[in-house]
Amino acid sequence: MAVTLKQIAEQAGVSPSTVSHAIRGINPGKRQLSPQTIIKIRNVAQKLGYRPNMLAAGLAQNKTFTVGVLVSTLRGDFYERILEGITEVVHPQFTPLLTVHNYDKLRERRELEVLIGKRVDGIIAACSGDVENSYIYRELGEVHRMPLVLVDRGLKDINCPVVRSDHFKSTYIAVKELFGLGHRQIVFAAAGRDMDSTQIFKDGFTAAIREVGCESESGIFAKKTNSWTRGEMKQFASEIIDHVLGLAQRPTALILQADWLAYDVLAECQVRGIRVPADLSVMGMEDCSPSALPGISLSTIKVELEQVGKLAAQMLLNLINGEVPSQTKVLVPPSVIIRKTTRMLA
Amino acid sequence: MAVTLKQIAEQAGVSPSTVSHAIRGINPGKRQLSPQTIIKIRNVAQKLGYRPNMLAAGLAQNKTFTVGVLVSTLRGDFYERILEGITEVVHPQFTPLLTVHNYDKLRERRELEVLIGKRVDGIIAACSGDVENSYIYRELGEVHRMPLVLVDRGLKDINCPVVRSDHFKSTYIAVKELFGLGHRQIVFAAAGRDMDSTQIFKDGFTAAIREVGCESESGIFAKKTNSWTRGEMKQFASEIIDHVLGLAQRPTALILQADWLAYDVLAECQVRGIRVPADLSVMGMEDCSPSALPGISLSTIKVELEQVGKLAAQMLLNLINGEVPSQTKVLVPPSVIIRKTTRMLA
DNA sequence: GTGAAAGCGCTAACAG
DNA sequence: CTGTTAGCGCTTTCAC
Repeated sequence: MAVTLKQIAEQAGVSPSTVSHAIRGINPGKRQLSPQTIIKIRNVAQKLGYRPNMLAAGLAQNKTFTVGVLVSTLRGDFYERILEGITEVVHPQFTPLLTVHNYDKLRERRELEVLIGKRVDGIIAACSGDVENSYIYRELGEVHRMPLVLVDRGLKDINCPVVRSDHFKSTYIAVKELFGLGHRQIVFAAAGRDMDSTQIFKDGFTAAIREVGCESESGIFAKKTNSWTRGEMKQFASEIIDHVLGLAQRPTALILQADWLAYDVLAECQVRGIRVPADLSVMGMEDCSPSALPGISLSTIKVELEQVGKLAAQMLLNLINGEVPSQTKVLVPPSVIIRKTTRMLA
Repeated sequence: MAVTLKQIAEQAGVSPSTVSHAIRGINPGKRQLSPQTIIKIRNVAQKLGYRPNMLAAGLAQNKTFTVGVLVSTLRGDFYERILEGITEVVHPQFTPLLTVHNYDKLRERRELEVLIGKRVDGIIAACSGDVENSYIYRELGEVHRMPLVLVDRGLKDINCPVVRSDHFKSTYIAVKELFGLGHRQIVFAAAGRDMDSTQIFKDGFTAAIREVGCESESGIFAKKTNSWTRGEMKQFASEIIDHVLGLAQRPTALILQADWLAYDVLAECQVRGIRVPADLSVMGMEDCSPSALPGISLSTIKVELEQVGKLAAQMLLNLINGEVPSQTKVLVPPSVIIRKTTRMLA
């Protein structure tokens, strides 16, 4: 079918191993080739349109020049941004084999098995968070000795590098920023499918609120769901506003756990005649692409997703090269972005 | 290192070939195994945590259970949506090897070579559009006999299936819709890095305008660039409004080649005191995620990107199975979505 | 029903 | 400087 080393060897009148070395350059086999044979071999290869079969090479070297990437979903720009960071860092040495689990634990398992079967050189995974699948991640390291780094979410009992955004700091700096602007009554509306993350967000909020001494006039409004459809989001936005309006001490600032939720809250405010930021300052989280749009201009906490991807990829490459990671838990710091939905209090 | 067929064979006291058959089930090697040996072998495999090495299997069968996907970029939700369609269709039979060219023709070449080297079973590519690279796509089919389907953009002289959104129809139905709403003076603002696509958009616009007989009062305002930064976009939005305002016959409707451009146009309208849709109806193209946001509510032409991905993937699977495609050029039809930036003229 | 042997395309000692 | 020989881990005739 495709042209092989052997065919080139015959055409050029040399042995396969010579061809192998000539094609790959000097270093790999640390062999001295006469310039003429190199030229000759390369010419033949060129003429025949030879492309080395990396599968065969990999089989012989026990390498695949491929890294497995498992993400939760391709919807929205969250994993897309992480993915972008990853591809840029592993390129061109490795190419990513992309899998998606859609929060389905059976699929998560299966995809991981596929990656093992394909003998990827390492895996970067955003696990579904289902503890039932922990064992397979453990197996990855312990029985298959496959380099693994987790992104976005860690896994109890799994001792492997984790790169995630610093959620604690997100709410923490949001509160500090708002406090700096003069706000004293601040509400954090927590919502997410991932209870661990949500808890961290809450902790950051609480810690900051304590530090600035606003415990009595601030609070958390939470709801848990594991499917956020547009309708549910809108519904929750409405409930948040109800809550805010119902409070004895009317809050002056509202922090939402996600930009997309903030968009609905903004819409709800408009419907109810609440002026933003005059009556209420609103702050989102993540800095999704619409937030910068002139019509939205949402103040938010920017989560450095590309950076998460890049750092994770860099750690994986190090692991693949046999280096021991200096730190195993990496938190990438968020930053605050002030646009037009927050204001300084007089 | 990893556990192999041979080890299982030894542990189970049978030959490697028997293990191979037992693991894969009955069909593949059409061999009759006694139920007991099957059980015995599977148990051993289970106990040892055996995962077949698909590389080795692939080398023996000349298959990789992998498809190459080459996209232009991961930024924005355009390719992401196509990618989503692809992954869902090829799953779980194949897993996608993801590459990105970033409109760099050298990188495009290199990534394609990598995919060839990894002997993917087929390729779905959004080519950069650079004609200099045509030859490599040709080589793909002619010398490597690799199934190929192009998405989003075709390539002259390359005779392979192409799946793309029907750009002609996009502007065509936009005009028809607007005409139906009573608009007679319609402007289409064309802008894009890909001149071929832009031309098709223009053609669709012109054809529809002719049909409804509004040639004299309608027109096209075009600008070409190949890098659309936020600043340039904003600048162009401003120029578009200048143009619209400068026309003797003031247009009542404006069609933009991209939603993102429309967002800036909307913002510019606000700045200039042009009320949308009272003074001007605005229609975008693609239906990006922010368009549905309450604060934006952009009327637009929805491009079915997931569908493009799905159809492309389906065609590729057919090609891989040796089927001859019934049709080689597939155009997926867009649809109009009316939100709040367009109105019916009195 | 099961085993032996050849081979997929390459790399990596080991000789010369 | 170059050729020969073993594999890598699997599938697949062909024999028994």
